[in-house]
Amino acid sequence: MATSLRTDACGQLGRADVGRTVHLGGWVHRSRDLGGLVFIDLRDRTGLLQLAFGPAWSSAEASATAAAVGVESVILCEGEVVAREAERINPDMATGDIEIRVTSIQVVGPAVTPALPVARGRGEKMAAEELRLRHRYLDLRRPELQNNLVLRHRLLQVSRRFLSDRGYLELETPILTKPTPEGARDYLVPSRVHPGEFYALPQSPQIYKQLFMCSGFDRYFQIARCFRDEDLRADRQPEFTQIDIEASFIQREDIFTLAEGLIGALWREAGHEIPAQFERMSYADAMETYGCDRPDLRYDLRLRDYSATFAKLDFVVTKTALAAGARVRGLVVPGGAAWSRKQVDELEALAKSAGAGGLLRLRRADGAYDGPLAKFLTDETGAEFALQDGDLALFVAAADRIASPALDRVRQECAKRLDLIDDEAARFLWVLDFPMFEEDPETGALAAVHHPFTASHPDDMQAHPDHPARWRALAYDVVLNGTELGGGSIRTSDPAVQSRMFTLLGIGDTAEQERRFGFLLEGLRAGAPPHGGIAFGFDRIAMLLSRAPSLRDVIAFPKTTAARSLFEGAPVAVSMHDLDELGIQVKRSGDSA
RNA sequence: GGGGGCGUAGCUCAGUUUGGUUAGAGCACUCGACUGUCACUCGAGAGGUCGCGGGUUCGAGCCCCGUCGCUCCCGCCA
Repeated sequence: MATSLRTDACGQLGRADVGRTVHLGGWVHRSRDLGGLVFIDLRDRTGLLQLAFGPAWSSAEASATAAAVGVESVILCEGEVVAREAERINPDMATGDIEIRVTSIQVVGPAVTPALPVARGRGEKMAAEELRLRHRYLDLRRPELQNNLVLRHRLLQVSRRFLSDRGYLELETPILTKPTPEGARDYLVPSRVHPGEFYALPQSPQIYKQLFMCSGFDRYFQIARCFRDEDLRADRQPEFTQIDIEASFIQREDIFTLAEGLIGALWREAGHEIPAQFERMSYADAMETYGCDRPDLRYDLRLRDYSATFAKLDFVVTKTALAAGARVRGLVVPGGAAWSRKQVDELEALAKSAGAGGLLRLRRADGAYDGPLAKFLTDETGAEFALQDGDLALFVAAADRIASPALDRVRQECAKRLDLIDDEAARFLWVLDFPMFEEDPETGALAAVHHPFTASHPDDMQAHPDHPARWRALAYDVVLNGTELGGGSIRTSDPAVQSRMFTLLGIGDTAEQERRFGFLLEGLRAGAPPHGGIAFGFDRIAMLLSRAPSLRDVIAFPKTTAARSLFEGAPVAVSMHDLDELGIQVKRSGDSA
């Protein structure tokens, strides 16, 4: 870290340096003026270091400058590294056993009073996020965010080295691309040369990486910036980074091995050893047992089908539902019988917000059943629920597409309440065999669950050639503790099959297919190897590994939930002149479409 | 597009329940004192469009309507 202006970085000095004369530069983190003595905690990205000013070694001018300098100002100084006497050691500071006896100091970057504090007292809350984003240059000085971005850097380097070492080429793809008709909304960029025509920013480099395979670059990766114009969340930004990977002459297992190795390397870089191979579960099992395609395996609370038992009960609600072809599924919550009526009502509200009509409850306490079902139970049917004393059973009688998400939410909330989640556990999971298509319950129209370039399971296509809704996709997701880290698939490399996929998705017109996806179909027709790949949400991985509560804490300049950048103020209105040149007319707000 | 939370000094917050004199505290800031502090301590001071607009009222930080911003969630995110 030595330069012509400094010999050392603050956090890298230690007892071994005692006696050395050093030149330092950094920010005034805090200062303490005791009259005759002045102390400054000097900060740079490597850490904090105490500067000491006293009449025995500093000039009166230096002490006066130190006493007057404001926090967050940048100073240069010269002094001697001194060991602190035993009773003056600060055990809470990494460099707390030394200090610098400063002989000269220069304020090179005086700072106005900071708009928000960088140095916080113990227990002092952070400034509001709005202010942190508006004054991001200050917020980024906080050691927490500095550490997050340093870890992010290390994870990027590990990714590049891991993939490069295995023959993967880092290849770039365009940022100005073609709008895609499906999927998320595109960010559009007007063309000046062709008024009325638009580029789109890429949602992912999907088609380009497949064309790389057609061109013979059989192992590709990219740390790719992607853009989606959808509403934000704590774990969703409009502009984000993927580790994008594609390879040729491979099958699913090859991708699994590579991905497990890469994730292992990333977790190791952050100090965690993880299993060499991840657990596996089919999509169907995940939905049946957890009601969710990215189950959190750190706790049990599995869902079960209780339809057979309910069929024996003369209970109107469930009888009607069963007669209509629905199922009754539910879960048993050990200890849940102790919850109050209100607490269980809150669970029901969760289930309802997910679309369920209600949440049926059965309690067993002091050897007796309690709840609307209780009077319908016989010894035999009661036993089938297998409730222990203190258990609460919760059921939803509905079609799977309603019951699964509702029970998923109830299950998650129960785990939180019962404190069943081990924060230190890491349950990595491959979810396999996603369905190829999703059927609109009203229109029957098919939509791709993964994306239209995913290959279908060949057995399914053969067994049910006329029922594409029953085809499984050769798609896979990596899930950690209920969070999706990434996903991918084996792609369709046969242009005729790809064309049929478009037809199934409602793009039947050949001319239309060529217009939208011609460049991919041409690539496939020119000789395509079997290929597939995967993409990881890099920001989310960085967030998990730095234990940050929000994606915004691992992105240097993030957007707000309204997709605004508070620091530079984007987006902004542009001048009429610029719009004219682009051939664009803006509707005033309130104009109807 | 929908629902919840928040918005008072540079920062973090109290005050809003039940409208009533001059809107408070801690930190930061300014000035002063202090030779071993490390969240230094002590004394003094300055600092306010109570997000913004409108309404009700003799009187609004507080009640009502609207609006803006941040945030969490649902929808959305092939």
